[in-house]
Amino acid sequence: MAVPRPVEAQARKLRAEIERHNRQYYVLDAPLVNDAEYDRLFRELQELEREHPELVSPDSPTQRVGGAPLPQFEQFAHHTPMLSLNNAFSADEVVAFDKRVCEGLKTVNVEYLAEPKFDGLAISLTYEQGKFTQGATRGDGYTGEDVTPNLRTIKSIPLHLQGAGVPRLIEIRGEVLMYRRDFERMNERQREQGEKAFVNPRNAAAGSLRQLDSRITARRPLRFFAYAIGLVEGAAAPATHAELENWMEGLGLPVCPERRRVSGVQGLMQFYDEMAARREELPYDIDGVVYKVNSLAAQARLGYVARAPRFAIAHKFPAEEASTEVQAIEVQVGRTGALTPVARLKPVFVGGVTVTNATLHNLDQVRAKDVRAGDTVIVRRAGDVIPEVARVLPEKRPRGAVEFQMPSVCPECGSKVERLESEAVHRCTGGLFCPAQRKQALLHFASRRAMDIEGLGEKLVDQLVDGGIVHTPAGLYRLGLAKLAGLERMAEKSASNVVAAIEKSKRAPLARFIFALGIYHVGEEVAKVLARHFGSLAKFLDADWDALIAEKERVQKENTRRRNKDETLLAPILHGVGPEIIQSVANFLRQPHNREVIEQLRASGAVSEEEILPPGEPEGALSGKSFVLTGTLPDLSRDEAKALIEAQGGKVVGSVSTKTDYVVAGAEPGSKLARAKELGIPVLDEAGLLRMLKGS
DNA sequence: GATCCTCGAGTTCT
DNA sequence: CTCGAGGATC
Repeated sequence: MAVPRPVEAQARKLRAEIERHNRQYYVLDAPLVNDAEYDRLFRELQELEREHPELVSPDSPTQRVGGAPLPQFEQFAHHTPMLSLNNAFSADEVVAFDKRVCEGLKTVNVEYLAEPKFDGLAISLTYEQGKFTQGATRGDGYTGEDVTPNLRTIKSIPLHLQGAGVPRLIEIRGEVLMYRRDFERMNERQREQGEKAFVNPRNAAAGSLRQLDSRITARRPLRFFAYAIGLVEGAAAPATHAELENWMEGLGLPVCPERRRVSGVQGLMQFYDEMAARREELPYDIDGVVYKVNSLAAQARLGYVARAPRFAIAHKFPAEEASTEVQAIEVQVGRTGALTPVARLKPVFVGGVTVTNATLHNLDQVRAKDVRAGDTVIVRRAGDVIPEVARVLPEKRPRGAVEFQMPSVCPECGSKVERLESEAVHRCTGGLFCPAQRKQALLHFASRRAMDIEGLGEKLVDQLVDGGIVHTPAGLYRLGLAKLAGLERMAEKSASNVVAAIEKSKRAPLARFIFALGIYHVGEEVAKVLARHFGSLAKFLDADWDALIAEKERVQKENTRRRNKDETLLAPILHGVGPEIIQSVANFLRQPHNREVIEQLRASGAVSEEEILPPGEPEGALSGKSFVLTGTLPDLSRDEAKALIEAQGGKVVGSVSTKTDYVVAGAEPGSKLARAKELGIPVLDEAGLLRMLKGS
């Protein structure tokens, strides 16, 4: 580098100063200088960097304005999963939580750290040698999206950690959100410029963070609060969560000032009540409060259940409610012909969105709540997502409001409607004659988890079915550009995309194909079991279903006998698939029409004809491997561990022999562990087992 | 026969 | 997410 030293030093000094002011302003809410002075410093740095472009580094404050758009986000695998919290909706559930914690720790009056639960987006920030290097969204908890350029534009996220004791590597977890007042100002601006306004701060924050063009993100008033760490190296972690948050604050990260240490259920409830009362005066939206066991050692001891920590819980505020009018009760027809009554509502803003529809599930539900067209009802968003009619306000019922009746013929096709004795739902008997069912069947066939045909959405399916262009899934494979031409929103480009997507979906694995057929009772899981059992489409089609039911019963009886005697069990046939489901599949395959469609699909190469495995052998990375479990595993029950192993074709047996491949040992293992060591059989702990299951 | 668990189906809005 | 049905288990 031929840069003269003084210039470099000058740039460094300016950056440090600007960052300090950023922190004073955005993190501590206590600016030291006025805006004009800040702007002056900023421009000076910009000037300097323009003259010496080689000085520009991604961690310069000037780079917070964003950079060139990305083609797409990269995937980001979290080092440790970003789990979600269990929810409590009532005081009872909080009491139960505290009780579990006390029992787990064998103590009373546990100390917790309580803080508001932000209604924003969870993200993770990685700092190496104190420098912000990478940030990602939570995603599904295991894999998120790398949104580093966007996060760089958020001024309350420090580009450098400060102070003594900056760790070599640290992963900070927290929430990106928008203050209400910033949100309103931004929306006003958007509207003035004729752009679309966001519906609530949360959506605005989410939309802003997922911009591929970080220059747009830079113009959105996003904020950040840190509340946990995922990983730290090269520094001693504190002993409590409260100290951890203080530490993060010391490193220059914004941490919520409303956090507080409290003790016992009483302390928790007091904090909850206080936050509920102060909710409106906080600058940001919260949807509840979070309680975490304060001692980190105790947190570690409590561990995790399935997908959530046992040491923390989110205590949610009651779902927001609003009253509105039921304009009508209409009936929708689903894929299986199920008739679902839906309340069409006068649009009402509740829980951050405008709600216009709410499902009423079935006739029993309508009767139980006694909802009628014209009624005024209380609406809320159950679990903060799906709107539901909570109750009717009877005093507001208009005179002459009539009870809802399920139609006796299908509103879509006029076929007779039936309700089976054993079921709560009414069904249209029209089958694929009913256009609604045909449309749903096609949408299901094309859906992501089935054949995954991109671009085949509702609009297109409506046109294809209404126009008589496609009648069955097989028809999709005969679609050419010619047939698509002339449809709405189907110019050449879209049309060729659809044709390409259909081509791409061909040779689908058997399980997906069976699922795609949309056989009643056959979802993703059952489809997998069937595919694994038969191994090929030909065998699936030729199956002797009566014999299968008989064989299944025989194995079950035999296993009942053996269980009583504590003998090794036979491998169950079609685990999770009982007589009802088998009957349903057999019925489906008996219909000549269905056979015909399947043959046509076969002919167009929709499904892979490859044999999955040699007959009788279960599929999976662990197939042929045998496992023995001993002792108590920290998180998995015996059955869970067994299921996980079997899911990948492994076998769990009772005793260790030379034929055993692995022994999985937990706490207080029995003699089996000793025997395993004797025979030199590899021993895994739970983590090792999970790694093996995941890695394969 | 009772009970627990898992899976399937339907649903909302952006 | 929630409800209901089917399956496994005791």
